[in-house]
Amino acid sequence: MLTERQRNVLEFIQTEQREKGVTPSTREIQSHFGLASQTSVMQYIAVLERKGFIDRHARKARALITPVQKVRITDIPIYGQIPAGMATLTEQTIEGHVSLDTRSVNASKNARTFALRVRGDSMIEAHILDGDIVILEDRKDVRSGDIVAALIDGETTLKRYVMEHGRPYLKAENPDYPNLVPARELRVQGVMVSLVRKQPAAQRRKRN
Amino acid sequence: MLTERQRNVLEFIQTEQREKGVTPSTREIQSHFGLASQTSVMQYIAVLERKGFIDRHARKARALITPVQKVRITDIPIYGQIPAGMATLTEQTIEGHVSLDTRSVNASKNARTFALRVRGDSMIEAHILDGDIVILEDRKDVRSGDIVAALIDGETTLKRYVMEHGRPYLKAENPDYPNLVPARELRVQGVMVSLVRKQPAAQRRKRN
DNA sequence: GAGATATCTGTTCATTTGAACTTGAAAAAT
DNA sequence: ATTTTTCAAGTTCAAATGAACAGATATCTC
Repeated sequence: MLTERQRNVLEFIQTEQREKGVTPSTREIQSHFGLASQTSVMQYIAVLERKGFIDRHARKARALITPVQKVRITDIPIYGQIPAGMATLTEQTIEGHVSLDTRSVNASKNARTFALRVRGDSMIEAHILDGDIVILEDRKDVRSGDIVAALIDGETTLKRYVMEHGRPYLKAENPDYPNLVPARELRVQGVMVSLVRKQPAAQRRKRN
Repeated sequence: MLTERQRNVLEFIQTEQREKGVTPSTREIQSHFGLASQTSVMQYIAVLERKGFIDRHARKARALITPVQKVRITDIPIYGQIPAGMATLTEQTIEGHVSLDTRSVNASKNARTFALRVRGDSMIEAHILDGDIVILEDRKDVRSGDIVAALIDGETTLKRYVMEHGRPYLKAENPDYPNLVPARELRVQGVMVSLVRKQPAAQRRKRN
């Protein structure tokens, strides 16, 4: 698809981006390849764009967008606590971000994606631990068996959603925790699609 | 640390970056905030830099580096199977990639990072499931208690590395699996630093 | 009150940078 | 054999862009 030279140019752009955080200008690319004319670079860029390897913002400086960025990386906000109304998901409650490519997340395209940091071990038998980051999707069709973040009687919890005899309840995956049967309403805020865990380092022993 | 206005400017820079893939120019920032003078923006940038919230490449266009970018995204190769010698980690054995920001991965900077798709449930009590993607780091100092990918007697397995009485062995986190005591040598190929799980969708019921 | 900091305006400059022409030659495809 | 693509160079522009300098007001601290 690409010639070797074209691939080299593309790789240079990507590498610069990764290492310096900024896309190189055409003249920087030029001097890197020892070209005598900046026009040559313009031609490479035109080809790369035509073949779909880069996007660009015309007439803007250093505005090439390479596949490194294009690998559809969703930047998912982590909420420390989901407030009652999903409408009120403001910047204030954001604890941080996880960036993940869309392939790794099971995420659908149109649904809003967000993340929660898990507190407690009520879902330990579903192999979700304290401190894990659970990625959820705000979608409508919840199935029995899905793990969801739900608003039950004013509080948000992560539980398994189970439909039994036509009535839903929330099942904790830990025998020490009670199942929650909603008194009035059960509002599902998101369905779990992925999980990211930072593995804590093992404790250092005396001997090391 | 930052005034409200300063924070707003920083957030705008970050948001633009995220959404457009390119850092805004000073004049774009200016017009967004309805400022009459571009100099005002220069002053904000100077403050943000002095306070350490952004880095920059002087005299280059759109060359602000915000924390969002500093969140380097590593593109981690997933190996279906690790061949015997780590030197032979070729493109052929790559099953895919995960892209993750370095914060989410516990990764150190200089170590080589790679990923494995977990087969089997021998680590289920460490809450690692079949199909999970385990991210590992090729580093030297392995501690007792670390979960590692190791080459033992010609095969690669994911196990917990335990040092006992000065001798290491590999512990499966599942009573149905035996621990592995190396006959001759135990070569650790990587130490687990993170985990990414795609949560499978719940099975559809008759009722839906 | 003096000094520091934050906020904003106005003007001017020198570079940087993308872009648009042109020409030429070798390689690849048809 | 002809056309297309790739690769490269030379020149010139206009716009985009960061930067510098001067001035003004308000707030807060010492």
